[in-house]
Formats: sequence, C-alpha cells, structure tokens
Amino acid sequence: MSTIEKALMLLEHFSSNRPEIGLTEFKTRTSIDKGTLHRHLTALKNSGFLEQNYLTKAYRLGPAVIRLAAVRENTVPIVKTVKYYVDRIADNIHELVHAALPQKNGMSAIYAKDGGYHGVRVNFDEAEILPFHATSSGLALLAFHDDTLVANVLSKKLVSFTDSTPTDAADIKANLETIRTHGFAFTDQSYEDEVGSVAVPFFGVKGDAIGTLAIAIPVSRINKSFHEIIIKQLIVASTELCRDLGGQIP
Amino acid sequence: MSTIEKALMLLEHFSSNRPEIGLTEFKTRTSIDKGTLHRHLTALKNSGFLEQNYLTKAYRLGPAVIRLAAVRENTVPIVKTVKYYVDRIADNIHELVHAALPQKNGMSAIYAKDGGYHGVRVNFDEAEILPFHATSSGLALLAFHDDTLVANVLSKKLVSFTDSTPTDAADIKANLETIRTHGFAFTDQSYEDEVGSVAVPFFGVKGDAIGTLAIAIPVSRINKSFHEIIIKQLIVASTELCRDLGGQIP
DNA sequence: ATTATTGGTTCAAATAATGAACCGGTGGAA
DNA sequence: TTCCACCGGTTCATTATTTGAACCAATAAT
Repeated sequence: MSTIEKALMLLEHFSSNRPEIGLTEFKTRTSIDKGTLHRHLTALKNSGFLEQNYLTKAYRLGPAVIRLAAVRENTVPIVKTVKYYVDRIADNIHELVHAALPQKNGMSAIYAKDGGYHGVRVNFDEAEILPFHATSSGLALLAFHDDTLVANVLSKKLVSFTDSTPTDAADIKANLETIRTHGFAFTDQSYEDEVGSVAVPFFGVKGDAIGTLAIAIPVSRINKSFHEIIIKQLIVASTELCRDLGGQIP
Repeated sequence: MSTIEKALMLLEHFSSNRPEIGLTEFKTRTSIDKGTLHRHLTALKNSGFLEQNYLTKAYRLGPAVIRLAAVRENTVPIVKTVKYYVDRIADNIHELVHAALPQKNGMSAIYAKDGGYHGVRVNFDEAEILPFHATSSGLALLAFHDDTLVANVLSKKLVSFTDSTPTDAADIKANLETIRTHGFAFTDQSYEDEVGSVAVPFFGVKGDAIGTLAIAIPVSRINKSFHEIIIKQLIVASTELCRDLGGQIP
C-alpha cells in the first residue's frame, strides 16, 4: 500500500464522536510507529487537511476539506439533490430517513431527517461509518455494486455488533442475491438493538449503485403493511433521484 | 516535500470551473512525470478522494471529502456560524458579501450571499482560490496571521491579475502594517477590473486570524460614506462572530 | 522528587517512489 | 486502409524517501 493511502487512512478515524485525536491515541488505534505517524500527521497538517488544537496538541480536521466538499458539491450536487427526497419521505412516514454514500469501510450518511413525533427515537450520528455487512444501507449498496467490493468486504473479519449481526460470508452472499431480486435490503437489529432498517440503492450512469436511501425505525413500530409503505416510498424516491442525477436503473 | 504533500497538492487543482482533470492535463499543469502522477491519482482514487469519469477517464473529487467536511463542520461549525452574519450584512447593505478561510495558496470562500438588487453585479465563484496578495480577504488574513505565512507568500512570485495588482513585496508589507492599525483591508481592482473589496479578519482562540468577512463591490458604487458603513458592519459582525467561535480579538 | 505519559526528533537500514521507455486503444488525416 | 498523434496506463532498474527503535524535552500524576 502506498504511503499516500496509509496517510489518508488516518483521516478515517475522525468522526463526530471522535473529532480530535492525539498522537498517542493514533498510535494505539493504528499500531503505526510514532515517528511515522508524526510525519504523516504533519504532512496532512501542512496540506490543510488537519489542524492542531494548540493547547492539547491533538489533531482535528482542517479547512481544506471544506473547500473540497464545496467543489465536489458544485460538480456533483448529490447532497442537495438527495435532500429533497429524504425530506419528502420523512414528512410522509414520520420516521428517521437518511441518504448515504459509500466510503472505504462502510456507508456514510450525507443527510438525515427525523420526521418522527414519537416518544421512541432512533439515535443517529451523521458522518459516522455504517459497516457494509451490518446495515441495510451497506447491504443494499453491496448488492448493486461491483463484485470486487463485495469480495473485499467479505474477505475481512465481519465484526459483530449485536446478537443478530450476520457474520457468515455465505449467508451474506445469499442475502445479497435476494436483495438484488427484490430491489431493497432490510435488517433486524443487526447493527443496533431494537432498531430495524430498510434501504434501497440509487444508481450512477453505469447502472452501478452510488448511494442509498434508508429508513431506521424502532422494531416495535414495524409491521407488514408499514413495511410495504416504506418500501414503496423508498423505491419511488430512488427512481426519481436516479433521473435527477442522470443515473441508470439496471 | 513528502510524497503525501505532493499527492494532496493535486487536489488543489480542482475547482468549480475545473471540476474534472485528465492525466495528461495534470501532466501539463504540474510537470510531474506521468507514471508518478498516475500512481498518485490512483492512490487518491483508492482512498475515495477522487473518482473517475468512466467515459473520459478524467478525475474528479470523490465522496470521501463530503464525509470529512461533515465531520469538520460538526466539530467546528464555522460555515453554519458564519452564514448568519454574511446574510445579515448582505441584507443590510445589498451587496455581495462572503466569508473565506485560508487554504495553502489563498483564501477560499466558504459562503457567499448577494444581497444586491442592482443591474451591475460582481461575479463570484465559491470554492475558488483567492490569492493572498491580490484580494482584501487575503491581505486582511495575512495582516493578522503569523509572519511565516507572510514570508512564505511574499517569497513566491506575485502574479499580476490587473494593472492595479500589487506585486512589490515591500509595498505589500507596508500595506499589511496599515491594515493592522485600521483593522480592515481594502483593494481597488487589484484582482478584477471594476471590482473593489473590503475585508476584516475574524479570530481563533490564540488571537490569530482564522478567516475573513468581505464585501466585493463594483467600483462605481463606492463612495466615502458607503465605505464607512461597510466597514462598521463588517467589524461589528466580526466581533460577534469571534464571540460565537470562542475566538479572541488581539 | 520521582515517575509516567505526552508530543516530537534522529539517523542508519529497509522500502517505496521515481521516470524513461514502453504498451495498447482511439480518433482523426491522408 | 494506413498512418500518425494523442490518450490513459504500465514496467522495472535506479534513486530517494520512508521507516522505526532509540532518544529528547516538557508536562502531568504519584
């Protein structure tokens, strides 16, 4: 693996829950040598991708990422486009809806709206990494993405998050087949207890999945008719979204 | 310079005006060897920072930057905070107002609002790099940032954009001194003909400039009293913004 | 006062980056 | 068709950078 990739992997450790990471914490998280780490972090800092808390010396994401995201969004306005549909679905079904894009090790929600007025809510952190194998978003994407990604994900250790997390590669492969025939993925407490979810992919110009629309919902509120309503809403939205993005449904 | 920094410099070439860049175009823009370039671009692609137009093979920014920007904005909500003040000033003075953050080679506007209802408008591209020496934003930041950045900027060749672009290092140094005493920077057609601008810095916890609020305006509409109104608005907003961000005015 | 922990630095050894030459495909032009 | 130019991409011996164990300095905890 190139030095560039190794350095950029460091950025993956940042999240809303872990916005600042010190040198030693990086060392324990990555088991990379301290000297190497320091030089990589300094390089990222020099490039504006990181900055340092001047008191604690801990690193956090820098201003360069803001400009790049603005350029990307001007180039491919996915967030803006997706927002309309997420809002619409959230308003219709009164549950937590989100859209996610694939990153290296899982899906990352780019926009979420909780249309709910229930006592029980699903807790949800944007910009968190949702593992491919344990979430409906991840599975929906895998099912309609190229096989190399699937092989890559299944070749690594499948971490268990709850008692229901699928950790058998063969099971998951079979599930991906069903997802492909039905056009949607659903999970039952495979990532968080008491939370189920349903997801559909949306597609790019090649007809490959480039992201997902998904709903996370307390299992207590799921029943067959509601399940069907959810799926219908998601699929209609995905179809319209593909049209907006110039994508092709396979 | 480390390989990491060299690779990340490639990302600086993307902008709203230049959203896709092919291998050969990169070669002419950077005069880096094609083999090296290809490996760097591939590394960035593997990390999700770039993706390829599958028809033209040209590279564009990838989905990784979206997640990082979301995390950064959750950590340090500058864009969100700045928006309120930019909107307020734009509504008050009916001109193009923007906020910008420093990048490696200039300022980058993170938010802009045109409050104008005039026939003549200033054209403005967000996420474009505004050179330090030729814009009021850049000068305002340099004046209140550490000297190493100033030395760095002035040591490079100062590109001329119009007849009024200051290109003499000594002149600029003197100007920075005046900016420090007055608390604002202004330029007269130094970056674009017919456009003047005024900028004030806002400050971080160390009392160092971390960004700027600025107004760009057709020179035909500038006069002394309006100039004073603009400066007052900017300075008040900057003061309040510093308070919101926990910054310290030096 | 002592120790543990933090971020940061050094330099010989190990490894990855480099770039000139090459390959194969595509799109004109003769 | 044939030719040529240009595109993205690849190869491999040479070269330069990365690496990491040991070290340093400053701060926090005992």
